[in-house]
Amino acid sequence: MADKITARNEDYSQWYIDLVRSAKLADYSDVRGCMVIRPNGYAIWEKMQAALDRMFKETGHVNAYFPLFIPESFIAKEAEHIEGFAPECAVVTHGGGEELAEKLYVRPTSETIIWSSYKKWIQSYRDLPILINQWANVVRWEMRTRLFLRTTEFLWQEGHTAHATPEESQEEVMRMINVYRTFAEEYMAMPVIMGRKTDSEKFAGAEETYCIEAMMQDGKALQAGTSHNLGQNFAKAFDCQFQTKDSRLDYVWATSWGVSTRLIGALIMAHSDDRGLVLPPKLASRQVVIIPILRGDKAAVLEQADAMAASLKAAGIPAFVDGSEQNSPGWKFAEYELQGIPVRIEVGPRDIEKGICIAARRDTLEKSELQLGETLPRAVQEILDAMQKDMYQKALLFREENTVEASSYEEFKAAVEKGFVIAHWDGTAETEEKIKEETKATIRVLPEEDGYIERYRMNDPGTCIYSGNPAAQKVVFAKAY
RNA sequence: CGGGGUGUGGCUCAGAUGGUAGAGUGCUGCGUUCGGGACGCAGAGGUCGUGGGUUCGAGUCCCGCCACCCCGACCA
Repeated sequence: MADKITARNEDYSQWYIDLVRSAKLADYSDVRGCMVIRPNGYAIWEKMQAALDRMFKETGHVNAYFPLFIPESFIAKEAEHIEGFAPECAVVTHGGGEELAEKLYVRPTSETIIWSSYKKWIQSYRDLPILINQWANVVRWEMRTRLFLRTTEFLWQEGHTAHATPEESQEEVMRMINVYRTFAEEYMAMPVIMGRKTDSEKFAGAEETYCIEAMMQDGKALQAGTSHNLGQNFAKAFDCQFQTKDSRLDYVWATSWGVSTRLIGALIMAHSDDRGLVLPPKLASRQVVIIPILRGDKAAVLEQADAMAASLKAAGIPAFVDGSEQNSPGWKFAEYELQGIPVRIEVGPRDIEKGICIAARRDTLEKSELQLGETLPRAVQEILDAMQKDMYQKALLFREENTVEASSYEEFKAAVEKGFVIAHWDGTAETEEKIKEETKATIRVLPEEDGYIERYRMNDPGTCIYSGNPAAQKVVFAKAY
């Protein structure tokens, strides 16, 4: 037996680490808090990038690239921003053997360096909007790290847009959080709750932060993407004004939005099981593995396997054959389940005689017989499509089963250990802080989705779960990663 | 930064009262296997984190240092 994965119900976080390492998604590096993203993990990121990049471009954005280094004075320009980020920055003090006149921060996020450029590019409303995205790495000197979920250096994309009116920027903020929501649901097969953050959970320097929150299999919440309405904060900090259509002078309205390699962690924790990774087909770079059972006329079996792979590939289904004789079929079954290949096809002399093959889907482990021949690609595609849908439904059902409405604080404290809790909140930061201190649960999101709001009657007034004061609405509490 | 722990083949670990390093797994070769992580045989692989001390002799005892992990405060 190779690397054994700890069972989820035994030790969830150990399960996660075991899975990441044995599926060869990532490895620890020799640099504290930094990970190596291995080919299996990077392939997932590439699929995510491809889908997101297309969605960004479809919504009118273009890609660009800004420097890794940010002068200290830039970071300091926006008061909340420096307060939020300075303590967790890596700072370069020397270059070329000389001490630098001004320290350079390794970007923790790029608002400041980007706005220093935008100020040069924007004079008139005719220069707006600017809709730029960049794919980059950033560094945040976190105290504690976890593979994919929180590492010192991580990969992400950050969109930074500039607009002439607050209406337009708010529209952009919502457009992008909805792009993330669509991506999470349709590609990651991961249900999310879209909504606003409370003031204390907002991005440093934002007027309003919108997010998508997902539930992991241990009932904890994971913030999977954010979209910020920055108001005129950064434009004011960088003195970025423009002439409006009616010849007034105004500061530019800004947004920023991003998702990171953390999404890979989310994907793992949302779907995978004790055997290993479970990947939604749309994010699998290899969707089908064909395992020939090599006995009898080996050459004939291999030939059949190769022909099947060719027909699947011709139909646009990425398939490959593992015909190596080093490992037994049983070993291969286990290995590709560990790696999360969505569909496994077994084909041996017995099957060829009957004109069939055996297909096993990764999420349910169900096996079915498929006819060999020209109908095969369609049959496989049906399995892949069903899997993509079923994984979403399963995750949604799980979230619903682990969401409770609490009407007393006692009930709240018990429920928040297991999942999401919907409860009335009086709207004060004090209450939020007290609850966090006492239970470690935070307000994850003030939902903005009609379906979710109706389902849990989020806007019904009531009394605060903690203070007993009048509460205008309910919010979603959970412990979070 | 506080509290706890660990450093021994690639990995996981064992080495009792000090006597000159071992297992499982992985790796290499050959053969038999192959429908749920097969087996036999033969092999390669270790300055025991690091610096000092005690001793005839240190993986083991003493002191310093370093690194990493876990729990808390920070966070996508």
